[in-house]
Amino acid sequence: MKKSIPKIAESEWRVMQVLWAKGPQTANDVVNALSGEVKWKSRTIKTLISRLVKKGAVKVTEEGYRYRYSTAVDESSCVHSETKSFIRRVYQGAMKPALAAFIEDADLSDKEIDDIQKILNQKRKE
Amino acid sequence: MKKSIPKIAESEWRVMQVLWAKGPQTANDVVNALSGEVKWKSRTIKTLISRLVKKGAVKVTEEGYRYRYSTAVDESSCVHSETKSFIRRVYQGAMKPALAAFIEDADLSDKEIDDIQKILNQKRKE
DNA sequence: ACGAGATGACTACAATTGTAATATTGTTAA
DNA sequence: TTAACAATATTACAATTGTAGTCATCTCGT
Repeated sequence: MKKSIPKIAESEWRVMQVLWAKGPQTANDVVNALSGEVKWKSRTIKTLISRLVKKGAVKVTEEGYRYRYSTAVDESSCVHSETKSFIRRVYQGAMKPALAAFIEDADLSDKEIDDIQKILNQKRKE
Repeated sequence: MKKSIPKIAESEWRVMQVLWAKGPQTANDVVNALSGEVKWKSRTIKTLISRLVKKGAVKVTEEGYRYRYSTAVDESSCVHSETKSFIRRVYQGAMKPALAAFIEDADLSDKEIDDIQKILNQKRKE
């Protein structure tokens, strides 16, 4: 039984990505990881973390007098769920037109195109 | 010079889609088109239309004592802009992984796969 | 043992969104 | 011409989001 994926807001995604990428860490680690990338005050990032905790997307472990944060939901599930909702919203659920539009739009190297062709062939064989 | 695309919220997309699909129409036409699909009160739909007008996504023409609404922004530009922001948010801008994930996930017929292969080949030749 | 600094908790506040209700005004059928 | 109705305009209100500030507390160096 899959746990339900909480809705993650735009800015919260940045935080989740740091946590997914680098495993459990303190609020400050997250702040550092994001500094340079975004212009948020550290307070803002702390707020985002708290909200994610409240939503159940992030869990905390006490460690001495500070907390260590880690994700409580799986990256691929979140990506998956966001993707589905995006396709439903913008393409009314029609996968193929969505893909076609993406590809038209994408700036892909020949090698990337090869890779994708391979994935497609794989798909066909099933 | 492209006009900037206003940010369209989830529910507003439904309204825009009706307007794109069926051209200029009255508020009531939109309500009818959406009834059955969504459970919103007609008031709600009117509100959504007004907001879209305020955002500049929809324009009005007076017609007698009522209005006729039509889109002021192009569907493909909106789709495009949403798609870009989605990929940035969820895939950190990396198109290829995004495509790969989409394809893994999609339920495509062999014919659809063919079509996409063709698009890819096209892309390669450029 | 105590004060400075780090950390987390609580609070703030406007904009956007979802979801409408009420008020006003124009139209038209009788 | 007036009452009923239809259409738009104005207002409502809570949840979420972006973006922090302030308050309380814990810890660690001196």
